[in-house]
Amino acid sequence: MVVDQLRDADVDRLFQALADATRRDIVRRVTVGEYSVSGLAALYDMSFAAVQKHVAVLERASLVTKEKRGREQIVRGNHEGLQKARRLLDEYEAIWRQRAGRIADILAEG
Amino acid sequence: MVVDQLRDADVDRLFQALADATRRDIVRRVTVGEYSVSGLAALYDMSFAAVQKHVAVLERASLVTKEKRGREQIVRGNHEGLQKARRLLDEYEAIWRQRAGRIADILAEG
DNA sequence: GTATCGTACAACCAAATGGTTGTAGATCAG
DNA sequence: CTGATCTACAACCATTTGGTTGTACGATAC
Repeated sequence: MVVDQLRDADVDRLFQALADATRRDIVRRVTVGEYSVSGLAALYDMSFAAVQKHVAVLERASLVTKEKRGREQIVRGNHEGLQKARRLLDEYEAIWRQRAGRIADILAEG
Repeated sequence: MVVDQLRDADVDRLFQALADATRRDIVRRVTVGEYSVSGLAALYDMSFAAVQKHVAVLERASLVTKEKRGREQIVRGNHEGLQKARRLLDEYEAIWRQRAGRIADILAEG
């Protein structure tokens, strides 16, 4: 079986991006306020380049946007990625509810 | 900054587990019905051992459970992991809503 | 009892990941 | 103009990941 292809790669990138504590922290911070990449880098015990890579991963996953302002690159939260992830998990939750419904039906008719 | 540690590793595992199309497909299937590991393996174009590893990753993330029945290992969906992931993303959504609230306040007072 | 089935697990491999340092180009401050 | 700052990106490295094959062992079928 080949699962879906095009869409799957996006979803992979999305959850992959969320699977790192530093990246999740970045997402929270830039949702509340604006940060430059170096402003973010100052917060963590790792190199600027490492943080830069994390931001790039988040950007490709649509969890964050970057906008050039002078020599700085301003990072902001991107609601799109988060909404997509939530919708995905909602679909899974719906499968659970269907299952619960079927079980209830069986109990009712039995 | 060190983000949180103990809890973070769990969350990492959870989203990491979701960041693979085959594993997401397994989650959907075993939520609807029961499958043995070899029953699952028959569905995908990869070795039994590969599927076995995917199931192990999902089990460690609390997205599925395994139960021995005779010589088979029955895999079922585990709601716990999904709920945890959804709650996590709900927290992020809450940050967006707080932000929207602050912006509305500023507009109202201005 | 013996062959088969389902599973576990080790060893191995290529590719991806998360980090580093170093270099170079814009932009800003003085 | 010059120097400092912010960013981009390449090269490199160790570890993890996702896959493979092979071996071993308990449970089942005949």
